[in-house]
Amino acid sequence: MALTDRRADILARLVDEYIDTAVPVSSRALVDRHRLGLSTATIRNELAALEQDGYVTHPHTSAGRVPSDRGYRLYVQTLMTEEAVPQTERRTVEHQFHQASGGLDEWLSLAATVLAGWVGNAAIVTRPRARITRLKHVQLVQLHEDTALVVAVMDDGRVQQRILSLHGLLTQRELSASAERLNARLSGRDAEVARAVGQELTSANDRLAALIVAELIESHHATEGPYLDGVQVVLEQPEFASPERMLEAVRHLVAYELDRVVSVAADVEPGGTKVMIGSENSDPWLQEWSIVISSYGGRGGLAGTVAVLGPMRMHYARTIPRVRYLSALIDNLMRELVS
Amino acid sequence: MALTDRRADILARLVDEYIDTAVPVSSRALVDRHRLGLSTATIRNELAALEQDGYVTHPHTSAGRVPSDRGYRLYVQTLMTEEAVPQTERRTVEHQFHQASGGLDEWLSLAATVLAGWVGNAAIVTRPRARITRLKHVQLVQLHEDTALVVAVMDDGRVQQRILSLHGLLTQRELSASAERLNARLSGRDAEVARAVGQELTSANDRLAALIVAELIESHHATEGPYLDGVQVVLEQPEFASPERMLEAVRHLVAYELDRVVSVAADVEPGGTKVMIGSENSDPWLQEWSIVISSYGGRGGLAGTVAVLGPMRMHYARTIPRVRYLSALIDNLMRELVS
DNA sequence: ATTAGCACTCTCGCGGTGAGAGTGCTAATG
DNA sequence: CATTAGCACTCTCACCGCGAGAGTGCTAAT
Repeated sequence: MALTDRRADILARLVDEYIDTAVPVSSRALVDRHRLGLSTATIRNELAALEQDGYVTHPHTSAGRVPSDRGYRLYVQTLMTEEAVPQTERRTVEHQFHQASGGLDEWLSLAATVLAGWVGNAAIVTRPRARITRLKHVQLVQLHEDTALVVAVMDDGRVQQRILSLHGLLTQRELSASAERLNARLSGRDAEVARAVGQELTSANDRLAALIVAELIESHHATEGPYLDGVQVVLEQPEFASPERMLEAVRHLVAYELDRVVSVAADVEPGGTKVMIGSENSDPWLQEWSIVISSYGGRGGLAGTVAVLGPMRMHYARTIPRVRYLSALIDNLMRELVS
Repeated sequence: MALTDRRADILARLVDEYIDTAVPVSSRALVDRHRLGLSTATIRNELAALEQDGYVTHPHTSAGRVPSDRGYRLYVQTLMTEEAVPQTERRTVEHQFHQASGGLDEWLSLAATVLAGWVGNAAIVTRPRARITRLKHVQLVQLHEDTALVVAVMDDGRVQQRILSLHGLLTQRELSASAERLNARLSGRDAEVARAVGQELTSANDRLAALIVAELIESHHATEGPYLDGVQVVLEQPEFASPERMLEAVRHLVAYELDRVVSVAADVEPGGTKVMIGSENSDPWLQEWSIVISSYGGRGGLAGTVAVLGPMRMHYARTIPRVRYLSALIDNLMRELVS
């Protein structure tokens, strides 16, 4: 059956309505709340057709219609009209970002919080992850007589540290000299090179420190999970009304699987957004979730993602532009940060 | 009515049983599963007496008994026998801690995870918070032509960083020299001194950097919330079976109120534990929760806490020694770290 | 002091039931 | 020929009543 304009229009209204109310949409609701110049009977015919084409479903005989994955997909692709992020909200957020002086980490955390608050779903923001990280600078700081802290600054402006047990007693002056030597040879290098260089160093302390630096560069990716906010608000959605559903959702959200979730952003070009709806997700537990995801950075090999995770019944028209906006905002801020 | 030995014994069994099964304990269950040489009728009399004294309650007429706050209190204080942490588990954990080379932050996160897994409740571990933090070392790392990263190492071995916009273009060599000067004047100083010193510096960049260092020292306390783990496991407890309860619990656990929660550890001496049961908590939302809390560090002014948060029906005999153990473990590790 | 026995109370799960919502179909309508 | 009024039919859901079961409290016997 062909998808006539009228039918598409009805589908659009239906999805809007369902997103809004979370209640299966009846023909009555459609004529009452959206001024279609048609009777419920006509709508019912059209709905039946939409159902045949797989855009909507029926929980049971005497219930209204609910969009299917396919229905949402069409809606997102062509039916909805995106809601621009209001100027006032942009201003507020940009102000907040400029207040936040803590650097990248604070921005990302803030982005997750803002996003979750805006869209009423869970927001995930990952740190930028370079395909290959390089060392920018290393410093050795004395802690104890025989221990020092290796502080490594990476080329993405983030910092890693680890404790080093020294061979013999050294002063801070000696440590600084050692750091100087290391910087000369390791600055701008990646983990592999750092390891190789480290192995040929003769001074025991220099060698140890270099190897630790190599490890720090390597483990840089893995450090700490992404920023997550909005768990408490997404759980208020009616789809999690039963304890089992809610518990399952919490489990997946707090377990550290989120990195996998956002990995679908691999092929999203910066400035673009990707939407994964229900069965379009490969993870089994995501079959009834949708993800709106965007990436920032990327050109220089530093890519991070901004995503919203929620039930399929999600306010896409509001969510998509906001994800895109925040992603672009971080992108700009980051550009100032990376040399 | 006097609390005879027998009555205390029965109370102890009852609490054990209830903690185990989460079901109101009947006189029948008590004689069947704990070899008391008494009939159910006798037990019933004793239970009635315990109820009169306020140690147990009755959900309704024909239900078994449930310990009251007061009952739990007596149980914790005098009735239970603590379960030592098995040697094997200690070994495993200590091994894990030695593997974890990422320093303090990684230890704390690990401690929360281990603890939550051990006791089946939420675990909270806060970072050590000095009454007064001092700078150990500062380093300036060039990012851009006109921006640098200020990296400050504090005396507790943690690192803070912030971006600095430079006045004029500087080389890394010049930045290092600047850092050298700053170290000479700021190392070992607290925020107030750093600010005062900063203000009298003549070089614009040095002054800016010093002021940022001062702010970093100050804001050091506030950075990031405590480590939390076990949310998903505590929610499996039957007390959270209803969606409302569960949602409320999630809200409080993910909201950043946990710092307030652990503030009750203020007067716990290191090596000791404190238990707060139900109404003993001042926060209204904690009226049906218990907290087992311990602190580490503290002598040198660096104090952090290790805590377990769960429903009142908590396995105290197992939880208390484990909280104490992990707290002591961190205490030891930290002592190696702080000069 | 302990215990057997028994009446009494309260919960909980179950099946039945009726109102309400919504559909699908048919026949009438413009 | 598309639209619509009308109506029978279906399914859910909240409510009610009820009986089984669990557990107590009390009394009288040991």
